[in-house]
Amino acid sequence: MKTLDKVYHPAQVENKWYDYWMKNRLFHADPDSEKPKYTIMIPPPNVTGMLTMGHILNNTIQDLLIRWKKMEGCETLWMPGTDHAGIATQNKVEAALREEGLTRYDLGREKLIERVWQWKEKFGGIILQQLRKLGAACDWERERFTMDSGLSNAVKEVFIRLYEKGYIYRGRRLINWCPRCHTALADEEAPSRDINGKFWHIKYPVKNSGEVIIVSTTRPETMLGDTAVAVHPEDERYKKLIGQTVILPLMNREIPVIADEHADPEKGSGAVKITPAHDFDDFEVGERHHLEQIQIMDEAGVMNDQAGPYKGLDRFEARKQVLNDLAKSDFLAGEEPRLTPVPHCYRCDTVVEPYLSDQWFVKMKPLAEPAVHAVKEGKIKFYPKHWEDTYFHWMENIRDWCISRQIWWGHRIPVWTCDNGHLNVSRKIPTVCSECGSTKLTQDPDVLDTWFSSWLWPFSTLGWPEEEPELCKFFPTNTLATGPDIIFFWVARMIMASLEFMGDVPFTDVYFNGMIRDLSGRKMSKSLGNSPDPLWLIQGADSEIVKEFAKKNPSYKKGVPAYGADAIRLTMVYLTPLGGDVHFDHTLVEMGQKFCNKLWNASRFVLMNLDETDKLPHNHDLHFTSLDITDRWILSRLQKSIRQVHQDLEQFRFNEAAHTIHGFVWGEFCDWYLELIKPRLYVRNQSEVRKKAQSVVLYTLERILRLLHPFIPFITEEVWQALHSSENSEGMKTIMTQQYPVFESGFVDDDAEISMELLQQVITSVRNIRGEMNVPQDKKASLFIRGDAEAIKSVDQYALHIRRLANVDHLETGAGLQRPESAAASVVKNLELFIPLGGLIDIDKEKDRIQKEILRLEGLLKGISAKLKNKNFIGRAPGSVVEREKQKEKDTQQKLEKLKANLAVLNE
RNA sequence: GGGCGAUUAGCUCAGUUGGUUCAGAGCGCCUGCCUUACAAGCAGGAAGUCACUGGUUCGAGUCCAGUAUCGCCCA
Repeated sequence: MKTLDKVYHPAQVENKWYDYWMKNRLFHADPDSEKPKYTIMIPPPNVTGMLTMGHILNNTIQDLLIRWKKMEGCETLWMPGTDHAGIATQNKVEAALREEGLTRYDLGREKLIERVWQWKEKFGGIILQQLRKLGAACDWERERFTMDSGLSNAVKEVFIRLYEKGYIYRGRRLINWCPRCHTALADEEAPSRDINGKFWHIKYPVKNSGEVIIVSTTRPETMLGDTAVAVHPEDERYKKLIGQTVILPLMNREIPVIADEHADPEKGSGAVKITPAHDFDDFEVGERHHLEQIQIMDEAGVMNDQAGPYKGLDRFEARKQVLNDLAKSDFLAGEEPRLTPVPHCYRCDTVVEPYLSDQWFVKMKPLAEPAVHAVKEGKIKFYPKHWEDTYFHWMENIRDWCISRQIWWGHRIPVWTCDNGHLNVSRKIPTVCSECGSTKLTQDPDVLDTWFSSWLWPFSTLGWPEEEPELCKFFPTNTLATGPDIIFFWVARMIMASLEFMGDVPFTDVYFNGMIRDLSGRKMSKSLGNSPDPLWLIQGADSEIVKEFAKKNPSYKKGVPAYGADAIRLTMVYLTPLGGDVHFDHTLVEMGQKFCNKLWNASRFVLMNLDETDKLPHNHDLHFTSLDITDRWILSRLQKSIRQVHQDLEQFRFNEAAHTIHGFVWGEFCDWYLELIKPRLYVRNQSEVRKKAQSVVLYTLERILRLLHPFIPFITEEVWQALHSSENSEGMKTIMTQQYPVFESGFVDDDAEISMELLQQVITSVRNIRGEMNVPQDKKASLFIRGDAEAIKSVDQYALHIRRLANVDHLETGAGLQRPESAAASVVKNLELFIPLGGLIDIDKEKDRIQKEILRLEGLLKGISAKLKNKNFIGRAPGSVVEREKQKEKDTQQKLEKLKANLAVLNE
């Protein structure tokens, strides 16, 4: 038998087994398999991405599910890959170009794209390499990238089908524009952040009258593009002004006063300036009243010809200047501070402008409807369920999706325009215009939103639109594990796309994991610099490496020990309830580390006590005619743990499953069972006694390893292999493909559990007295136990265990036992325990100890009695509950009597 | 302004269908132990008015309403 080191060193184990699994292609999914399939699609990280703690949680959960389902006998596919992250990736490459003093325009489109591919080959997908360190059982042979030819083909196909269905259209509309990235953004890509801004009030003089109308704005520079002032049609204050003209200050342009319900009489003065080309609400007002759309800035946010004297000024500079000039000419009526939501680019954090331009849109309403139904009908379930509300709310108020981006890296829009302005939407590059026959065709310069490829991920990765065997076998997928922050970006859109193109849901369960925060509750993010590199935690990092990070995160000052991948996985899972957030610090990982070490040493102990001739598999029949009661107990507890873990996993309650196993392994298997069997293992001459203990302990440990494998794959493989090292089996061995433990009701043994509970309580009670009364560890105690014949019989069978585990040398039991003198006492069930302490006893201390217990029980009894005296309780509570209370009352009374009697003895 | 979530021990978090000692775990803390699997350990202990106020109920950490604080999303 193989022996193990005294301390578990993850570094010596993890890479070895990962290579082994890879070499044997254990992660590879076979579409021809007869087994039922289980599929997970990884949420494709950005190709620019680096591993964060959020990824650790998310991917641990996916790996756990995949490994569990594989052991349950499924043909599992975990599809990995990355998305091309159009804007982010192009930004990265452009930044590199800037270092060389170049812009993308110097290179031109084709050369830039070449550079991006070069960058991708060199730096892209680091995150997938990092995931291997976590143990991820991804099918790497199938790794996908959204710019692969297959996936690009799917994107093109989808665009054309939607266009032909009339769901994709081109329009000149206001969109969110990033003046730094020079591209349109979808609504979701321009999240708002509250900014401490100001609300300026501006006087607009009414033509041919001494009056002024006051309008208010948070963006005064947009006034340059005003084409009306709106008031509410029912607003008495302004009724007479409707139809009149005001003079736009600074520009001296005449603009009408119009009546529109968009003007809210309660807000500000009740009159509102209308800038159709620079505000979403105003755009709609403009459409209703056929107002001119005056664009005052260009795509870089710089004022253009239409801005008159402000031409050439950046938008924020223009704001200052406009305010200055308004003040100078006495048009400014005041200002007040105001918290204003301002949209920012999700890629570069620049303030986003509403910008009028030609863009491509997807009509979302017809796609959303079936997607809402699929969730309402339960074809897709969300965990936790409350995310369904967020989903419905968004879907029911869905707006058209702007899918064109004015960048170069991405899927080119498959539309060509001829010199007569005819649109040609085509799968192949067209040579002549289908309408006029012109040969002068130019392709639309824009590319598609990256999410326009990601929403196809569940089937494009499997070969769609081709009918690949992979697609037939593994679609629809089973579980999606992701963060709630991309519920709109990705989850909702995948549901829509799958229903539209596959006629089926993309997955049946969606698990939303929580957010990882730092100790002060802030979300871990790159910009805050509060997320450690997970590889530090896996492989260790000295104080020099983490120096920068530790400046803001002091708990990292001394560096980070190599906790190992298993420790992190277990800790993350253990800490995170269904959908809950975690306040994370690296020291929490000690929990997982300690557990791994405990498991390691328990395994080491078992291995040390097996014989050279022991071979696995033993068949583990446990064919002994009579098992020891401690054996029956641990087997019963094991079965109940197995049953519980199954229930927990099926409900996505991974933390509960981790708690269950942790409690069983540490609190029952190690703390009690291993201690209880030591005497049997050490008896060399009674081979049958020893054999029995060896078999049961091996049986239990082997199942513990299998139960734990999806949580901590590396250490369980290492130990499992050690247990099987003397086995001469043909071919490859691995725990990965062993069956996940199945609940076997035949081993459930409530009698043994009740009996063992008594033993545990007796031992704990003696230890308690020893501790409280300061009996030194090395001093053995005498123990006298009094109780009725049956209870004594039960205790007697455990005499050996009581002596050993309670450190007792002299044990006497009996129904009519005399209470020894100068003894500490306690009551366990209906047993009285006495420990004579002779000169050691501190009478006052012992009195205190008993008195405290009496007080506690009296409080309990009072509560029970009050309940039982309550007629309503007797009348309305279920009989079983009432019975239980009565029994409890009786037991408590008896216990109290015994304790009081003992106290009386001490008082004599 | 609208919606969703959270508030339990010094810290990080459990607590599923209202009912058994249900007030828990790990870390930290206190006491005693280097007992031949493990000091990354063992044994024992202290520690919480379950945010607040009402309500429903025989019974509320758990269900309902309101309040406070914090967080997220939307406008």
